[in-house]
Amino acid sequence: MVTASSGSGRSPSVKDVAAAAGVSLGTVSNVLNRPAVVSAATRERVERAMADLGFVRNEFARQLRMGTSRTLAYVMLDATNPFFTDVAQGIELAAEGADMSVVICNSNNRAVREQAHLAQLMEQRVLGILLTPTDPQAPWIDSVAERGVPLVIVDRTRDDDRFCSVAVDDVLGGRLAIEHLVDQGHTRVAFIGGPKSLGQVRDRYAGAQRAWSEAGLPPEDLVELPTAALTVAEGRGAGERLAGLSAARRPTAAFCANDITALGLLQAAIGTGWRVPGDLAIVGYDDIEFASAAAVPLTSVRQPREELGRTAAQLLLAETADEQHLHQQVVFKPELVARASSLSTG
Amino acid sequence: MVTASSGSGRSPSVKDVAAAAGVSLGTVSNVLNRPAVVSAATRERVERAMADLGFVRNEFARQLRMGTSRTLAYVMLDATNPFFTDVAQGIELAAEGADMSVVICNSNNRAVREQAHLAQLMEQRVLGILLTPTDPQAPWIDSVAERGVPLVIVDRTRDDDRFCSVAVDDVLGGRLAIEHLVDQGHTRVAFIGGPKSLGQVRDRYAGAQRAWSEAGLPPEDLVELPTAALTVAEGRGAGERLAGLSAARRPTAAFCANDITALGLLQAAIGTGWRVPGDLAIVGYDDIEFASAAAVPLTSVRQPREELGRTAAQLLLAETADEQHLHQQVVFKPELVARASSLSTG
DNA sequence: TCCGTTGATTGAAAGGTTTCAAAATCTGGG
DNA sequence: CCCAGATTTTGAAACCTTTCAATCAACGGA
Repeated sequence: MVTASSGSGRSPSVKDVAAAAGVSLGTVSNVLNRPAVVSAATRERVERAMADLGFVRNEFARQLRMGTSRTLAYVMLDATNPFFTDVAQGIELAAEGADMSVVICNSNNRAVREQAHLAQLMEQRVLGILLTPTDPQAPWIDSVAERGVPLVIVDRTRDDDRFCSVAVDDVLGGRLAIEHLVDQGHTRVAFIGGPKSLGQVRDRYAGAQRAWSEAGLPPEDLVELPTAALTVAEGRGAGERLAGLSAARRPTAAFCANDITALGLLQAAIGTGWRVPGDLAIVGYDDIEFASAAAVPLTSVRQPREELGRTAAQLLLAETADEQHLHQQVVFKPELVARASSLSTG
Repeated sequence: MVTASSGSGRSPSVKDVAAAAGVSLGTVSNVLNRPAVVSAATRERVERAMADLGFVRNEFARQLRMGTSRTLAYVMLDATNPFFTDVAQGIELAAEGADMSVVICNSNNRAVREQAHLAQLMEQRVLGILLTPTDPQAPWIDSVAERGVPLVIVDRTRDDDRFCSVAVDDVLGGRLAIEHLVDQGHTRVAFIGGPKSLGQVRDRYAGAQRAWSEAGLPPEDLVELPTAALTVAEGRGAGERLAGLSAARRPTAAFCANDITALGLLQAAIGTGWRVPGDLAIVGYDDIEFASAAAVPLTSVRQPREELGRTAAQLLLAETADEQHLHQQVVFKPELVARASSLSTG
């Protein structure tokens, strides 16, 4: 009883099945695609033959003949970031509902990987592509569209309207965070995040500033602590910078552009012996799973991640279906999830 | 300047390119696959024609003709678990090195999804499959092998040796955790994890028990707190159960079967006002990124995640290459990463 | 018995690429 | 100027499936 690719080298084709069942090859195809049209007796015979031979339909030949695949692709920016895996989850659910399959690729934040994946996907004649780009303006994205492959931009936006896109209103998110902290009575707050080359960071800061000034508070009391990246280590570093300030100058609250950074800050704060939120209130952004699992559960701005993916997939499906299609820019509203890290216990 | 699938409906084929360049279709193919064999002048002409027409090679036709693809697949168990995304990362790196591409599928812990993905991948004639199965003994895994598609089991093992597999020695991992806690002077320790239907949990517990008895400690002082799953909430629940014990009976340390659970426990501990590690030392398992980012950096048993993926991919590639191939079971050794959560400050 | 119908099966074509033996073209030496 | 050999180019076959018009068989009604 050896593990063996039983028999010949080549895997059996419809022709082999037809021969084995004593029918024509067209009949086998009918069994596969329009079982109703073939008589019960022959159908049974053909199915038996398929099972015996271990027939597996050759997807390449099928697609070649049919001219179109039923596969969508999502090129994600960073597979290790829970945010994107949740988006992917939403995409998969929507695709499953429409009886499509999804292939997931990971550009890993590298433009060349993104390009390579896109090229490969075009060769694979995917029905459409969902993309979280390294750079939304990159020219190669346009060339996908020029080749007639529908593409939806996920979690980013572009200035023009050559594509559908779904994103979350980061300006509003920044506003929500600051409004919440102002509500809690804070009058000196740090904004921690960077680099400014990230549109997300820019927008969240812009929203924060706007809410701050609308609250009638002096601009210099919204202290910006720029970071080189949105990482745990940078968050920790920001915490140390805060600790270096005199008590009078030290903000009583911090809004981090990202939960990961906020977790770093929280770690530094607890390490320094500060009480959270007593000595320092913290608000993060993204509401990743670990935000609520932190030592002090983290207040955060939640983005509708799965819905983002679901909607993106639906837009893509709509675009593949409609010949005449108007590109839409969908913008979701984030919401603030208040938890212990920012709620004064009074 | 309208966004348009420029020109006709059908995308151009080699035949179109050949016509445009005034050469035969065989020559176009040569430009694509053996550029050295065609003269510089014609090559340049053909390439120009390709660019003008926006030619994209049809992967289906290509694979159909060639009979074999250059694609590996990884069917992962849970895309939202950082452990598996790191494994996937390792796989992608190895594949990239061998000039293969990888498609990632997600069974999301559901057997029917796993089956569906496997069936689809066989139809796609992937070169080989990497699988973290919902159940390593599932019969449909064997049927993949019977069809002659190489398959490597990732992060699980099987009793028989019909497949290559890569896994990490969980018994050793459990042993390392307990030896560390015993070294730190603990004589009453909790094991938190479950359900026992997970091989991982069983093995880690077994290793813990063995190390415990080898240290000459009485079995009843290794207290088992079973959980229904390895989640944050269950970890928190276990913490509450610990808090319910009298100080005399309460363990001074806990070994959690998983970092996620450990983070829940840590949260509960800090919430209760315990000092970590003073009142309760904690050791987790997996060393996920957030382990070191926790309020008290978490001691954890690290598995070589990327290497797991890399090795799995290499085994798969070896199996696809060798006609005669001996299946190997590779077992990696985990290592303990000691951090603040378990290091007595003496 | 013959015919029209319905239902089941067949056979050939098409889809885009690669391969490979054969044909065409070029090169340089005699 | 011709020929052998080297270099390029060509054309047809093959890969496997689906589609669809055409054929075949069976059956009931006249």
